[in-house]
Amino acid sequence: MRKAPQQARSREMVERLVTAGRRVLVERGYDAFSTNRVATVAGVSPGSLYQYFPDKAAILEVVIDRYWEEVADRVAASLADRIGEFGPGMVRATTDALLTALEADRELLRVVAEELPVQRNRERRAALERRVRELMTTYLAARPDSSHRPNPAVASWVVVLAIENLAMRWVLDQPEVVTRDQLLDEVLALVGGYLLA
Amino acid sequence: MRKAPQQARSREMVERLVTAGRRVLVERGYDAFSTNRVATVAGVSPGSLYQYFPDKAAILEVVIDRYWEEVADRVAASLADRIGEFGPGMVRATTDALLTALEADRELLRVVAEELPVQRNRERRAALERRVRELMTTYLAARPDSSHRPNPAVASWVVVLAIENLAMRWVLDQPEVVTRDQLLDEVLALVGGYLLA
DNA sequence: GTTGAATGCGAGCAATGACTCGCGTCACGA
DNA sequence: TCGTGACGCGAGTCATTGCTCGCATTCAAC
Repeated sequence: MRKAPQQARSREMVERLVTAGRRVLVERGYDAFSTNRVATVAGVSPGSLYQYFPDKAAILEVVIDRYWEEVADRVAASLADRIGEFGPGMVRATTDALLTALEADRELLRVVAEELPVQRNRERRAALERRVRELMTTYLAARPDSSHRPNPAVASWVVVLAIENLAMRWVLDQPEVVTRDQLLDEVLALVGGYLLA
Repeated sequence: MRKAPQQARSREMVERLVTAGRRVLVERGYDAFSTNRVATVAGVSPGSLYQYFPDKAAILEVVIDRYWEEVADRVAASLADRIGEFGPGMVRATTDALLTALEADRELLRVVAEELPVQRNRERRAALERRVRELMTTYLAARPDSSHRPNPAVASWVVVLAIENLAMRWVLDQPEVVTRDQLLDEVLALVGGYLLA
C-alpha cells in the first residue's frame, strides 16, 4: 500500500477496488485484469487506484490473499472445533471443510489456481499447508506408537499434499466417476491405511 | 503452423525458433516470452517467425508440447519395460521414472508448472494422466480380488493424482525432510495400504 | 543462366496497458 | 467562514508487443 486511506470515503474506495478486482478476475479472466479495467469497474479513475496501490501486482495480491485467507479460515475453524479429537474423524472433517471452502467460489478458484501464474499464490498456499502440516506432525509425534515407520514430519508432508491435490482437482474437474462422499471415503482409506502401516 | 517449411534451411530455422523459445522461457521467464525476443534469440527476424507460426501461442504450444511429450515418453518407456509385471514394483518403477523425467529439466518444469497459466498445460498433462490412469484401471479390474472396495476407476483417479502432486512438489520444492528414496518408500506405503484395504 | 517460388528481413503499424501529473473538489478543524 | 490537506479525476506519456508488408536474397528446376 502506497498510503493508508484515512477518511471513510477513501477506505470505501479501496474496498470497491478490491471487490472490482475480484469481479474482473472471475468474469473476464486474468488476461483482462488491467488496472484501467479494474478502476473502471470500480467506478474509479486509474489515478485514484495508484494513490493506494503501488502497482498492479499489489491489488492482485490483496484479492488473492483475501481468497486464500477465506479458505484457510474455514479450514482452521473446522480444525479448532475438533481440537483434541484426532483420528479418522478429524481427517474426514478437515477434508470436508477444505472441500466446502473450495466449493464456495469455484469460479474464483479456477482463475486463481489455473489462470494465474502459480507463483503469485505460492506464499499463501504454502502458509495454509504449513499450518495444517505442523498441526498434524505434532499429533503424529504424540501418538502412543509414534516410533513407527511413517516419520511424523514426512507423513504429514505426504498426506497434506495428497489431500490438497485431490480436493482441488475434484472441485475443479468434477469427475463423474467419483461423488463427494466417495471422495471423502477414499481419502480416509488412503491416509488411514498409510498412517497405520 | 501457418505453412510447412519445405527446404532444409527453413526447417532448421523452425528448430532454432523452438529451441530459442525454450531458452527464453527458462532463462527469462514467461513474462519475457515475446515473439520479438524469441526471434532475436533465435537469430531470426520477427517476420520470419510468422511465416511458420500463426501467432505467439503457437510457438509456446510447441515448446510446451515437446516438454510434456518428453516426460510422457519416459514414463511410457518405463511402463512398457514392465508390462505384465504389475504390483508394488511397477508403482515404484513408474514413480521413479516420473521423478527422473521431471528432474531432467527442473528449470523448465518450474516455468511450465509455476509461471505459466496452468490452462496452457491442461491438455497435455491430462493426456499423460489419462494414459497412466487407464492402464492402472484395467490392471485393477483384472485383479483376482477385484470386487473389493476401491473401485478401479476411482482408485486409479485417486492414486494418479496423489502421486503426480507428490512427485511434482518434491522435485520443485526439494523438501529437506524427505529424500528421494524416502519419497519412493512413502508413495509405496501410501498406495499399497490403500489398494489392499 | 534464367526464372519463379520459397525464404528471410526489419522497419513500422496499431493497440494496449502501466503509470503520472496537474488540476479541481471536498471535508474538517480553527 | 475559511484555509489546508486529503481526495479524486482522467487525459496523456512512454514503453512494450503482437503482428504485417514490401522488398531483398537464395534455391532449385529447366
